[in-house]
Amino acid sequence: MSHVMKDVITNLSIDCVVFGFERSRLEVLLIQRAVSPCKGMWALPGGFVKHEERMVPAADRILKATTGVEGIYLEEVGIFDELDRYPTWRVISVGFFALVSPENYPLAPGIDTSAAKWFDLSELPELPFDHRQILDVALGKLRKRVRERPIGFELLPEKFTLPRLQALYEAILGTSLDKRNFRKKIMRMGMIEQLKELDPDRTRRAAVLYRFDSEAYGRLKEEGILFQV
Amino acid sequence: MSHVMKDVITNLSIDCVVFGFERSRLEVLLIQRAVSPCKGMWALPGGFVKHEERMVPAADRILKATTGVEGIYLEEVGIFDELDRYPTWRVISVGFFALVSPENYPLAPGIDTSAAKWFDLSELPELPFDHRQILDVALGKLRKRVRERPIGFELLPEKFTLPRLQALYEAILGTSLDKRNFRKKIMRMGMIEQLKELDPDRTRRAAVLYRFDSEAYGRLKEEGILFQV
DNA sequence: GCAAAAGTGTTATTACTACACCCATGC
DNA sequence: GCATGGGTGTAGTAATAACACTTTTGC
Repeated sequence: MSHVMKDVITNLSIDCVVFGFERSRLEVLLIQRAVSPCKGMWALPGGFVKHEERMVPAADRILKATTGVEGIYLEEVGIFDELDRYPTWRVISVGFFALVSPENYPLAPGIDTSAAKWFDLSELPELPFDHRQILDVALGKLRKRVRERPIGFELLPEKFTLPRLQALYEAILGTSLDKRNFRKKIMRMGMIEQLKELDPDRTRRAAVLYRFDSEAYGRLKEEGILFQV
Repeated sequence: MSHVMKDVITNLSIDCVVFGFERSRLEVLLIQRAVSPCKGMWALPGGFVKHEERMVPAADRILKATTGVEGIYLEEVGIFDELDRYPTWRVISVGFFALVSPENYPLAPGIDTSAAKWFDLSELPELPFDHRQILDVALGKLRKRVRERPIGFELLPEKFTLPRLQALYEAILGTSLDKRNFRKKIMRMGMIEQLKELDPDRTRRAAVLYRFDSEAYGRLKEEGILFQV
């Protein structure tokens, strides 16, 4: 056990699947392990839970310590409890997942990690332990979640364009969507409002910027409104 | 710590919310605690996880040991991790929930329990620890689940009548549903088949028996088909 | 002026909601 | 024969899916 093993519940760990959206592709944040077991491999950022600590703050602390990413909204994915998932002793892990805009979170590899990097979902390295399984379950949850709530907004900057929002949905769902129908549904929800500004990052014709109405958003989130894309 | 504390991960427990459906009402299985803390109170059946044991088998073992109920389908509810949820030392609990037909599961109170009993959801006693919260989250999951999958079938005997299935949905959702619309939706799913038999437990006019097509059921479950009631 | 991305409406189909009466049987 | 619960159909409304052209602007 390393120096960080004091104060922790040695049988309980956390692994985080942090999704990012960049260049119309979905990415995942991985760290390169600087300690055994599986030293040198790229893996999900993770660590052990302290005795006097709740799970979400633990995930936040671990994520900050290993990658520099801090203060993001984390949601439980599930429990990963195979008997031999961790080679050294019995560790049950709780998966968490998050959605961020990578540009907002500069990476700073820290404790027990030699590097932190965004990987394209389609170009993942081999992962240690059951991390591949955790990632797959998290992706499944993300796809499900994005269909039942407009959670995708958490991945975008405050002001965004509809083509970008659509690209996000397409990246998450792995399908292409009809532009007109997508707009109709998004607008019918009455949750995003059009601004009188144009996208400054225009390439050809400038797209109109939108922002989402956090009041209506919170209300819908509470009610768990069905949101079919 | 009692005699059962050897071999277990002392910081990790399981609590089970077992729902039953009887006399058109939803019930929950509780046990009366025979040991401290909270000796004498009615609580969710629960216990600690062993070092060499996975979560679902642990839940199954604990449920059998405390209530006699065995071999039921258990699903994860979530993690309950408040710092002081357990008064004696730090215990993080994983909630599980299940759906059964009480008639199929005779109760047999066991280890550390002085009684096991079904309680009507509307007549629950005060529960210790955060068990009320676990129960509420489990009920929320059940209500959500029943809307997106026809999981309700697991609560009924092999052959059932449509009025009974509808009563189950009404009990879970706490609303009343239109008979004709309910039938239309259920039948459109193509998941249950009509039998050429009538309900032998008829009171007045006998209802037609149905059975569900487990092949189609499994297929829909995989695809996670939306199923709005 | 043309390539590239943004934007916009209509129609056919399908699902949803609301609603009222007859049927079979036990008593 | 009547009370009890089982069973059936329709019409208006709302959501969905499919589909093609015009607009703006950088080059």
